[in-house]
Amino acid sequence: MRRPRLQDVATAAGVSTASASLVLRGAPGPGSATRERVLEAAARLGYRPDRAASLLARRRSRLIGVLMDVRSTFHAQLVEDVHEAAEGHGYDLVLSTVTRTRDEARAVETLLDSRCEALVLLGPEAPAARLTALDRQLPVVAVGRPVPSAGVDVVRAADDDGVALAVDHLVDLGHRRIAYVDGGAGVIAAGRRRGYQRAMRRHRLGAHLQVVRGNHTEESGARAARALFGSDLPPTAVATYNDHSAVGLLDALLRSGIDVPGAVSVVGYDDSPLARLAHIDLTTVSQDSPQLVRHAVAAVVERLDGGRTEHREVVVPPRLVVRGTTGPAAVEG
Amino acid sequence: MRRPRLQDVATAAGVSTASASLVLRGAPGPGSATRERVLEAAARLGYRPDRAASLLARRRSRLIGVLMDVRSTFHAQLVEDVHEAAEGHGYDLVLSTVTRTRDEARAVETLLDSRCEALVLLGPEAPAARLTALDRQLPVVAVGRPVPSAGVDVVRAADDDGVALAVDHLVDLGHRRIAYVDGGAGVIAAGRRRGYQRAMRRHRLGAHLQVVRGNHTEESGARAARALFGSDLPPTAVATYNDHSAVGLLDALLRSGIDVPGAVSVVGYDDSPLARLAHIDLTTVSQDSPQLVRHAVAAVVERLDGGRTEHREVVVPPRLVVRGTTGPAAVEG
DNA sequence: CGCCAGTATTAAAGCGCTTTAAGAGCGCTC
DNA sequence: GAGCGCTCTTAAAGCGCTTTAATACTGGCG
Repeated sequence: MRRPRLQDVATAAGVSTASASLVLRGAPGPGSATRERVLEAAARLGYRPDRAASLLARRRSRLIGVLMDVRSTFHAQLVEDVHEAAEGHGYDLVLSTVTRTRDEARAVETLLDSRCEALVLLGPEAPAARLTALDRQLPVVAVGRPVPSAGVDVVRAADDDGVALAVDHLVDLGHRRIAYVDGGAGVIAAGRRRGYQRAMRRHRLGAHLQVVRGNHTEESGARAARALFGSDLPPTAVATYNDHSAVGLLDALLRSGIDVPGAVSVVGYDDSPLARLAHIDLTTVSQDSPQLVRHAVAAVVERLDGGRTEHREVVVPPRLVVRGTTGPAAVEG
Repeated sequence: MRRPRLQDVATAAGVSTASASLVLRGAPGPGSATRERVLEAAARLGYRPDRAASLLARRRSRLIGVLMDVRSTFHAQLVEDVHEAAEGHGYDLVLSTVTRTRDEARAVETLLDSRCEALVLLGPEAPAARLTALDRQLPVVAVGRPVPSAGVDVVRAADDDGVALAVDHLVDLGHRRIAYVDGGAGVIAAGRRRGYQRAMRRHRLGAHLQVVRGNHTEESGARAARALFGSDLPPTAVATYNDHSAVGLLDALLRSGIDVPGAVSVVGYDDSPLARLAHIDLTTVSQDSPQLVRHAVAAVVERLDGGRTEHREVVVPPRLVVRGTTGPAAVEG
């Protein structure tokens, strides 16, 4: 009544375990008669190979470890796509998540102990040195976060270009006084801020540059709204560091009776599920998760199967998702 | 330069692999001198045990498989807590997620192949019969979903009581015309609807019973708003099937200039991150995920370590989270 | 009919760890 | 100093699978 083993299948089919193993993995060798008998026996017994055993016996595990934060909706999206991409290359995944009580180092250790051949780290927070050290053990690719001067592969979105897209879109719509709600310290926020500044100058709108302090929260968006729209000459459009900030801003505007997008246009960043909520319907910048993941998995596979050794950094262009919070600039009086 | 094995540690420490194994797992036996030497050698070599190998050799895997949907924020919360609870009992987790291209059956198979001793299924959608069949292979506990007439353990929130809490709260605030936006077909929606109806009757408000069709989306909440507040005698409070629906409703009210909670109070269900957004600040019913998880893990552990065989169903009382969308009923003219 | 090149099958040696039963060493007592 | 009960250590047998090298068959050819 215990779980059937390969031995049981082999016996039932009247062959050796070697043949049974070959058949069950679709390896060439066994003739069609053997094949059929084994398959039939396996099906009849309800045989399922034991992963631990085959992992141990196999020379290669064909396992990719994925570090994620289970709380992040963006990571959720990425994981979905990683599954698909990895399977396409014949790899399987081991998921390990960071939680309140389980830090990144712990989560990575679990992956290391699981015979992973490579690691895909979603938004890792470990210092670059630690990542570099890891990379000496096995191929590592960091997704979504720039890792300055490290050997690890990096796949990330061009954050500066993303905000530039937002600005371009607003300029196209006739806006000129375009403000930006900042995201605080951090490499990502810096990139986005820079993108805003450059884009404004490129459009010769340097005079209208206006960066409002902020962080990643809604609250920060709401504060920015008060700061921006309490002034004499408020902007006609606002780009924000992320969707949360944008949502806070939107709400504050709504409460003040300022029409969006009639009076003011708003653009977020991330294309989070929040932005897609019907009643928010936020124009935002998408990181193109499928593309990000395709590159990440490709990077891993090339190292493992293609023998690549040189470092690689892929920067994926972001995509503007136009929804309902942006519209033509009101004609000035 | 390859990864060190137990053998290497043992050799370096001048003992057998048996002793090394014992020491590294903190098992009793080895003397303190041996202990020290092994530990030192392991540290020096940077030894990490191979999970696949120890899993294979160990009689028990002490692994609990968790089925989840990586897209669900509720599941994310649960997984966090499961990690904690499982560790407390000396179990480790294997995560497997449902995605667009990876259905529940596939995800469960992965778990089965990973030597899990028991399964914790978060919101499983498989038919009861399938779950019962699974349960014959290993202990299974379904979380958050009632599984009628099956052998599997169930841990879920008392959905009817949850809505009743919402109604009680509204009645306390002086509301009498309390409507309910339904969640459509499904056992969960049925439970919540029943909770509403019973609570209203208990308060002798049967005459004000008003259930509006709906489903789990915001859109449905917005539609409900139009239906409810287009009538002559609109309710002064609305309870909804879930937070999404409530948010849709809130938005529609806001756009119509109906003040919340001044003119109308709204209660959601789930205490999703959505409800916690500062500008939504929705009064809602929480499923108390830590509690849910504690019971789920306890159920599993009792089966595995405690030898329990009889079926169990735990119903966890929900908790009302009062936020900003509920207030005293306006005094009627 | 003997020999060869296939092809189909299998015995056996691991993969890296755990665990058990047996062994080694040691300080006692009588 | 034999005998005993200790504690500490280890040899060896797996765990369930993969894989390699060797063996057993084919039939075809000279």
